[in-house]
Amino acid sequence: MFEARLAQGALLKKVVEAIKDLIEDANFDCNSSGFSLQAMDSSHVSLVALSLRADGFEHYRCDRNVSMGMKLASLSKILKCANGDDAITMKSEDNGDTITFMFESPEQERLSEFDLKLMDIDSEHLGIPDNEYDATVKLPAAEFQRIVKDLSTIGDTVEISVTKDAVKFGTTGDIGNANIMCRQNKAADKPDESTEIDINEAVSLTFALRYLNSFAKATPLSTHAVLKLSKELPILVEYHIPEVGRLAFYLAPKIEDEDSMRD
Amino acid sequence: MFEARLAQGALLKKVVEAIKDLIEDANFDCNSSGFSLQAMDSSHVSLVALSLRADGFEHYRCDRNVSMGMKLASLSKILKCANGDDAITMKSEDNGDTITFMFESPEQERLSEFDLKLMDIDSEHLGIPDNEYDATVKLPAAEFQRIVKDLSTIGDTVEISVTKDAVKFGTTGDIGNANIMCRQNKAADKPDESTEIDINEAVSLTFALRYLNSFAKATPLSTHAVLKLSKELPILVEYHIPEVGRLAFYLAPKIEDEDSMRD
DNA sequence: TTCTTTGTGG
DNA sequence: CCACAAAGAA
Repeated sequence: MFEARLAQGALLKKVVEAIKDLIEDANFDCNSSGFSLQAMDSSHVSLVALSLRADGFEHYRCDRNVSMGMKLASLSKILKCANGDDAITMKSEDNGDTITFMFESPEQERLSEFDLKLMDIDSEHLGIPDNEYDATVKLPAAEFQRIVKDLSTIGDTVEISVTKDAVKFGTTGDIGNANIMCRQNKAADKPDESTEIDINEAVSLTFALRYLNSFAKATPLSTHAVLKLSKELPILVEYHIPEVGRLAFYLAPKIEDEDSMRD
Repeated sequence: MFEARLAQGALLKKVVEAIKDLIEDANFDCNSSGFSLQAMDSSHVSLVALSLRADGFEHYRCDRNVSMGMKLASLSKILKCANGDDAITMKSEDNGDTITFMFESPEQERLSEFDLKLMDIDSEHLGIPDNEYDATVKLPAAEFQRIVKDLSTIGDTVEISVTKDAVKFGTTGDIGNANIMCRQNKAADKPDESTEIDINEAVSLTFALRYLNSFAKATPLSTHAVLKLSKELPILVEYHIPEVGRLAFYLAPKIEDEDSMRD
C-alpha cells in the first residue's frame, strides 16, 4: 500500500492549483523515494515535473511502485475542501481503484475523508535530460509573476536575455513594446528579494507568455523562481518547495521565423 | 396599528437575506407576542419558520393580529437600503395596504422611509408538531455551512449520521465520495467553536444538499446551528437569534430507494 | 478591494 | 438561452 502524511497540507493544495490549469489528468508516481508527476500540458507544448521527496513527508510508506491516474479538476475540488492548516494523508491500496485523502484539523476535532476514483492514463514518460545551462537566474517568484503578467498585456511572447549582471524581459505588441530589466542584487539583508544571476554564456531566447503565466501560478510555493536557459533548449522554470521538493516547468523557445530575414 | 422598532436593524437584513432565496412571498404574522412567518419554499419541499419575540424589540406595539403579505425580493431591496448599524422601525396601519420601514442612523442624522405594498397571499398555516428528537447536534454555524458547501462539490445528497460522540456527513458523487466527521467537543475556552451532541438514539438520515445550502445562508445570524433529527422525520435546522428569536428550517429526508434492493 | 467565477432568475 | 447578482479568488 501507499500512505503519506503531509503536515502542511497547504503545500499540496498549492501544487495542484499551480498545475491544474496546464494539465487535465496525470499519473502520480509513487515509489520508496517519493511522490512525483511528469506530464505534458494539454496542448503538448510545455512539460510539468513535480517531485516531493519521501523525507519531506511526516510519514511515508510505499510498498511497491504505483502510478495513480487522477483527473486534476476532481483532485482540486477535493483539496479545496481541506483547510490550509489541515494535515493531509494520502492513502491507496495496491491495485485499488481509488485514493483516499484524509484531512485532519490541527486539534483533530474534524476529520474528513475523500475518496477519489483513479483512472487509467497513457503517459509517455519523457526522459528529461539533466542539462548544464548557460544561464541561471534566481529571482523573487512574485516579481517573475508580475513581469510575465504585465508583459502579457502588451504582447504574446517574451524575449528573455541574460547577461552577466542583469536579466531583461522584452515584448512587442500592437500598442507598442516593453522591456523590463532586473539587475543582479544579492540583498543579504532581505534574502527574499534577492536576484542572482549565474552565467556561463549570455543567452537570449523567446517564449510564449501564455505558458510562463501558467507556470507562475506556482508562485505561492516558493519565495523564488529559478530560470535556467541555454541556447536552443527549453527554458526550465523551477520552484523549490522548502524541505519537500520542487515543481518544475519546461517550455521550448520560439524559433525565430527566418522567412522575413531571407533575401 | 402595528409598530415595532429593532435597534439592531442588521438582524432583519440578515433574516431576509437568509430566506429570500427559498421563499418568493410570505405572510408576516404579527400579534401581541411577536412577529413571525411560516412558509413552504417555492418548490414545496422545505419549510421556513421565523419568530421574533415582542420583547426582542426595543419598542413593540400590535393592537390587533395582522398578517402582512410581502414579496421577499422587494423587502430585500428595501432592507439593502438600510445600513447595518441603522435602527429599523416597521409600521403599518390596521387595514392599510402598505408597511413602512424607517431607517435611522445611530446619530439620527439620516432618516429614511420606505413604503412596501402589501399583497394578499394564500397561506396554508401548517401546524408544526413540536417533536422530541432522537438526536440534537449543535455545531458552529460556519462549520455547518462549510460542510454542506464542500459536500455539494462532490454529490447532491448528504447522509447525516449521529452517534453518541460524533456526527458524520457523507456523500457520493461521480468523482468519488466524501465523509466529514465532527467530534463532540465542549470547548469551554472557545464556546463559539464548541460542538455538542445530545442523543437518545443513533440516527442516520439522507437529505438534499441543495436545501441545506440554502438554510446555511442564515449563518450570519448565529454562532451555532442546531440540527435535530429523528428517524423518518424532517430534519430541523435552527439558528437562535440572540435575545430576539429564532429562524428554523425543516426538510424531509430522502427515503431510501429500495427498488434496487428488492429481490 | 477588485475581478472572476458560478448559480439563479427571466 | 441570456443576463444579473452573489460569492470566492487574487
